[in-house]
Amino acid sequence: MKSRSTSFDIAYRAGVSQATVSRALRGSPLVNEETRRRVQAIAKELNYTVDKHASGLRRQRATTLALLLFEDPTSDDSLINPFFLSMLGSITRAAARQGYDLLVSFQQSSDDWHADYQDSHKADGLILLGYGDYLVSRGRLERLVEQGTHFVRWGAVVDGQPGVSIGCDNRQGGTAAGAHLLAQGRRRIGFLGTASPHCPEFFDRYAGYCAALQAADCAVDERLQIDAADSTELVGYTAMRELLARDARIDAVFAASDLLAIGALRALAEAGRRVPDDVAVIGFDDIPMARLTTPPLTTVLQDTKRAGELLVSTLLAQIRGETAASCMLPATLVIRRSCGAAPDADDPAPHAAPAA
Amino acid sequence: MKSRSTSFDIAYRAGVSQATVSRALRGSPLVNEETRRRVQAIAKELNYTVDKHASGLRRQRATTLALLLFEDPTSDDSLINPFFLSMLGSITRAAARQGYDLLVSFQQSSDDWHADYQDSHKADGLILLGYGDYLVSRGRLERLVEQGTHFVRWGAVVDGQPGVSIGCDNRQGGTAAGAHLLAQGRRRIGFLGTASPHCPEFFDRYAGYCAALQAADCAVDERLQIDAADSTELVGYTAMRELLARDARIDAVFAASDLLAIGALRALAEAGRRVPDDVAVIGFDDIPMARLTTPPLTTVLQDTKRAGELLVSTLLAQIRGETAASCMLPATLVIRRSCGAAPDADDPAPHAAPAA
DNA sequence: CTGAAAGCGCTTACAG
DNA sequence: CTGAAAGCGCTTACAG
Repeated sequence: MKSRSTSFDIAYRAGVSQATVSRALRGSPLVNEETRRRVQAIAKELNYTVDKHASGLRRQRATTLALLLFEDPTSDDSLINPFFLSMLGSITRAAARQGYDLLVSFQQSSDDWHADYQDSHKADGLILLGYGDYLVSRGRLERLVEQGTHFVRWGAVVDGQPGVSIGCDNRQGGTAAGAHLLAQGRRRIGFLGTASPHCPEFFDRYAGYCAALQAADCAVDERLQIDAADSTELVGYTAMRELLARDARIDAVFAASDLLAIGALRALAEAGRRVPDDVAVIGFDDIPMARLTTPPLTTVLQDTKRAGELLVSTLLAQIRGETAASCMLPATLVIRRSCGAAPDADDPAPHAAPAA
Repeated sequence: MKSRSTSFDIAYRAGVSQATVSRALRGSPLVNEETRRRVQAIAKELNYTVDKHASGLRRQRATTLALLLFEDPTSDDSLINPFFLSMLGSITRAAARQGYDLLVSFQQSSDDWHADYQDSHKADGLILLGYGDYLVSRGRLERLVEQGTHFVRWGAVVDGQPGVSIGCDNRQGGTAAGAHLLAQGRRRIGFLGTASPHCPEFFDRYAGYCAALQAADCAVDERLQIDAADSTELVGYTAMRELLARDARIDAVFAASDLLAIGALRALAEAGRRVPDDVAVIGFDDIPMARLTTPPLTTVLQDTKRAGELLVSTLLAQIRGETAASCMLPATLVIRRSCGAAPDADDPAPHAAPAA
């Protein structure tokens, strides 16, 4: 284990000054091509890498992004919503492509998460991920803006909200789900998910669902909306039981997330309701598990790959001092068997193969 | 957005030298209690945080760990094995508890992942996660050892392997699964998973399964072992079809991972075999999805919480210069319905509730 | 195109 | 218990 080499070692071997080594390696145009090549060759030979601390201290930037993932305090450690995990993969890759490292941290909503990643130069900016009560977190977001912290948030794009948000078009997704159920001839369609400013994402999905019903001259029955703020299977199960208790003649359910829908499927099976024959079910997110339920779950896909790229590029723009704007991504209905329509042939073969 | 304050600002306000501020904040015993309190109060008031680059440069350490997650090149972006995601959560939390930041990076096996996190002071050590051909990655591990890189790997604990590994007792887990199937009266028990030094984890699980059969005077039929190196639902589906083709009288299957088992369940359903009546199924890992399959999947649990803690504490010991040893965690059979035995009452209620 | 020099913000021997 | 000073390894005006 030999000690690491510095830019002085390279300079000595290349017969140039240390400053020239630095320039050559950072790609400065002020350097002679032949000199640059020589320096690069020696650097490679010595396995040299720029010291992140020295470079960061001098340049006053970390070339690192921090991803803060908020967990439901209710869910146990291992039950992170798979949707966020898919986002995490996409964000990591997008950051890496831009030459940024990614620091990951799981937070409780109660934590002091305005904690200064940026002031301590741990990261140049923050990506915020995770549901939680919007009205509670809003104050924190405002504080971040005041402090001049660079951040982007995944979530509902709400008018007048502090900072920049990237989200999918929840309203449009909700409309697509509602319209599709109506097209299957369903009329008594329940909604599982809290519909209030506390959960703006779910609220928008609900608004879209209402719009679809109204467009079809189908009255919205508020009693068919069941509160469910946390995206867990158990909450979905409980909400579905409540819905059945309120109205046994329900013929469809739109759940505000796949995890909720999976819980609903279990409650329906227990109640002896066949899916989709008796009750059609649609979820939201398109987590990998959605293909594996019985029957496979029709759902609204959020494009996590594009979402991750957009979160990262928006944050980097902000860090560069450009003005970054909030933005919505389209949501796409993915038809499987749980809604009673013929599955789309586009669904990848291995998973779409009939399960029975 | 005011500029961040430095230790000099604090020193000035506290009427002490900058050196004293540094000592007070780092908890040096050389500092007067009253002085320390004053300094701390001012630091808090000014929202001061130590600059990570300056501190890291001076101390020659990053107080950061890097998690390298290797993906199956075959699986698409969003289909990261949920087992690893659960590990990720546990590792992040364990690192945070020890005051370390965690850098996360997804790697292709083909990448240059010996890339110098440590030399560049991005991280003080590496945690390696992910299946892959062990014989291929072995060379890389040896290189890491030569370079004096601090690292811990999650995986099989193999004699004479380079570096330190933490894993679960795969052999014992395999034995538990095999013995349990035998206790249910099953005799023609297939195994899905590559059984070779290329996949030491699966190999150990297979060895445990063989040991259980032999202990029950049940001959091991090599034709009932089907290769499956990547943990994906599709690979499990294909392997199960192959197994049925080889021997239609199979009455049980032990799959080397839950994802493989889930694919096997689908192949069995398609073939008209009832689970567990005709064929009992056991998986390995206990991913969250295992509770939600039809029927719920009996599996061998790997304790990801303890695993994460152990990975982090072992790596930190190594960084401190202590000699760290490889170590195995126990594996626990979790009985659900797919194996044909009465489910354990200990399984958390919401998920254990009868699904039909 | 290149070099000498300052300085980023800390930590820690060294001296008192 | 405290302070003055050196130095971690870079980047970048400044001067040539």
